[in-house]
Amino acid sequence: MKQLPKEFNVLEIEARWQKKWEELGIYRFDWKDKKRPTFSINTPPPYPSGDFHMGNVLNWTYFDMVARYKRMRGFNVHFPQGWDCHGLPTEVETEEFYKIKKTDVPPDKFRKLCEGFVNKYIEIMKKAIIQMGCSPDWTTEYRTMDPDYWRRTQLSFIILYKKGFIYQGTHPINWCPRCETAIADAEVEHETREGTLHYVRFPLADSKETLTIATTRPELLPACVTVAVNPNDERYKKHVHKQIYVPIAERNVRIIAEDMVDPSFGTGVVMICTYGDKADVQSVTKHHLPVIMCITETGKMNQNAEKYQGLTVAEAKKAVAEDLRKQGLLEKTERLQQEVGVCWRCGTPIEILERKQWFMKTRALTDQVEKHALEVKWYPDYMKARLIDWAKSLDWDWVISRQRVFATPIPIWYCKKCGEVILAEEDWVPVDPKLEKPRISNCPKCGGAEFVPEKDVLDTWMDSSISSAVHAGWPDNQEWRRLFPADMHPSGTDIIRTWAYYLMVRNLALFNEKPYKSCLINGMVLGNDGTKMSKSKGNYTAAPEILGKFGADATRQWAANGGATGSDIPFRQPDVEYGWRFQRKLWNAARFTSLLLEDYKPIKKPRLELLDKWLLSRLEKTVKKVTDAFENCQFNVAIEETRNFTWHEFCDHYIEAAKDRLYRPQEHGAESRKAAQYTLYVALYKILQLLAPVMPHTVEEIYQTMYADTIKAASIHVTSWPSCDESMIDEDAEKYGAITIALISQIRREKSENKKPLNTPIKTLKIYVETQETAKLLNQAKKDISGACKAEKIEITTEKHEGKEIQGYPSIRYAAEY
RNA sequence: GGGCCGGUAGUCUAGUUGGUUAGGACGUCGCCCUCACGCGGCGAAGGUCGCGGGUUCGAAUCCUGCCCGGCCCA
Repeated sequence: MKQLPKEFNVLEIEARWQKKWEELGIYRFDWKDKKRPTFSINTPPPYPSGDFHMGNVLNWTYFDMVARYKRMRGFNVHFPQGWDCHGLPTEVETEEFYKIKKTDVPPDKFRKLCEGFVNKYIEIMKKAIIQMGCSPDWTTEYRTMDPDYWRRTQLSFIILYKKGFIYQGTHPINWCPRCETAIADAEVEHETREGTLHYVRFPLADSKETLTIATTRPELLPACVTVAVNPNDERYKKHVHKQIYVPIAERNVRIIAEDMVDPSFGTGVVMICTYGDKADVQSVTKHHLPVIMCITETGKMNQNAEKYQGLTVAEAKKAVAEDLRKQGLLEKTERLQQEVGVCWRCGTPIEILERKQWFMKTRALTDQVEKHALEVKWYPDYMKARLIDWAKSLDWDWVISRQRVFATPIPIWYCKKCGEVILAEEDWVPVDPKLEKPRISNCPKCGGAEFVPEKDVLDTWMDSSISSAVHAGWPDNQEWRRLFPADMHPSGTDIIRTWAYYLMVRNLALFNEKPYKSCLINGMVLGNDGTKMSKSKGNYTAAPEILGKFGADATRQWAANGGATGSDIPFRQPDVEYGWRFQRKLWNAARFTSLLLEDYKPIKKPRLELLDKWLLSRLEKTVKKVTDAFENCQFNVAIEETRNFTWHEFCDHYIEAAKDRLYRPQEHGAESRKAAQYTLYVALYKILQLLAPVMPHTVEEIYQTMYADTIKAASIHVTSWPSCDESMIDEDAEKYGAITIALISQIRREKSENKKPLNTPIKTLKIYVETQETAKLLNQAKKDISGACKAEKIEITTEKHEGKEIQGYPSIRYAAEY
């Protein structure tokens, strides 16, 4: 056996194996192999932001461990790799960098500028993924901005359209006036901001009385369609159904009773405008109220606001308040902390506008989503509630059109003459209607020969929500069903409501099938202040910094052991350092083994001694526990079991006790040494295998030096996962091995308490036991005890029961003569 | 306000189908240059398991109320 060097250069080792693994191609999926079962991972295509953060590290470590574990379990693992390129952040960055607006240049030119940023960022992030030691099949790499990908997105749109899941409609939608685009519910964030609550007097139509309403949005008075009170509010019951005069708008509206009105907010009288918030939308639907839009797509007042037309919302707010004050209708104002819906990308408060948009009929599938979500295996189980609760809480269908540029074009034209919708045929895609004409000469409805393109594009989630089908090869690869549904869908808790949901609803609509069989959830990474790590909060640690300092294997140990799967994981550098020290310990233990096994040739099992049997029995139990843990995605359990077994049972106890047998065969016999060598050889190999999914580089380096010559596999990562060898489980050996370890510890403790160096020789060590059987079994460990305790002579006797007690074993006593 | 999760030594965390002295790591303190490792070893101190009530022979674990924190959402 080759000897392991003393030097252990983690970063050099990691880089070397990353390169070698790619050359060997050991992570390729094999389409020709029909024997091994397949295991497909729906790898999240990262958004190329240029930042690979600790959250990515956590997420990627999780499913890379699964991929590595499954390969060793004999699966033909499909671990694809793509990039989710389209999106608002890149557009915003492009606009800011080139100091232009998206409309200043032709759409295809703007697209090219965006692609430049994306390609630059992909390179950075790709490096980080490789540096982490992840094992995707790089031959599968794709970018959603490539025509070959958006061809598939467009095809899925066409199929859904034909199946009746897509419709165009005028509905209230969330609108960002800065980005000038519709955004989905999932893209609206909520922040607490300070606003002003205006108390405005509305005169009652049939009397001299006034009612005072409280509103934060007086600029919406022109869009006020009713005034509402709570039906149980005794103060206002008598006014319900009466007419009331709306100032500024200068018209009467009817007062309605509405349960949603909170009598304790303001005066208990509120105005309903189209639209101030989502509650207004609900009231309008429920009470069949008219809709008056008074805000434009750029956040200015329109002609319905009459004299305020052209003002921004903020300007109109001031102007209206001032006019009310002049008319004596503004009773008072007060400051108020309120929740505001803002654009996820730019933080601008959103408006609710009515505009023609494309929708996908998602709510019709909610029952199906729930049914299939319950069939999915969730790690951890309770996370399925997040998907189901979200699906059930949705008020609106999914708005899939966006008024942006850098995204998949909607494959639609309109007949210029009659407005008929012309849907692209399935064999026309990929197609950009802005650049190409439909491949028909006349409108099928009116015969018109001119067409106008749909300029809107698709929501980015329309790209990524077909990922598991695209990964499997849909629609081109005839065998795509082999890999679909994906066996595992990895997801952060934050994107269950988006990615996991959209995948589910979209694939049920497309294929009548769920997109994934299991869902592996990772929590958020928390900074040292206990809140989610983010650059703006100053609790941020960059992943490349940690990877470059401690290496991937240490960082991966942090991710694996940070906490229970699905829970939020605090990032603490000491945890990474602990991982690094463990690697050191393992390296040194392996080095010790390689030095002592220099002359060792693999042999069949020799006659084992008590501690050999003890260690191998403990090893098999560890194999069983770790296997169960990986099967259940309990990575923290898997790594902790293995680390503890390695560090304490293997290193501290077994190696320490077996040293004497290994160093002095002349004293203890050649066979005794062989037994210890055999035990070291077998145990270390299985330890390396158990650690392979978590710390792939370190174990590979040790394997290649010490085991590759005899095991003959190209990499430890293609060896078979150890199965639990029940024949090695030996309860007696475990019991008496534990007693031996306790006795050795007891003597060390005694020496420590008496300030004696640990290597102080003991002239005679007497061990008093109660039965002959115990004496016989403990006798097997005599060599180990004498070596570890430096006892020159050991007597094990049942004759008298005296001496000092061994902690935890009152029936066994000992006396040491120095 | 809603959904979900959590509150265990100075810090982080395991353990919850109820059952011997609540496991581990970091940190702290003391000791040991034992021929793989001082990036190590041996040992020690440190816990009313958020608070109140209940079920039980027995509760960190089950029920209930409250307080606090987190993530996601309204």
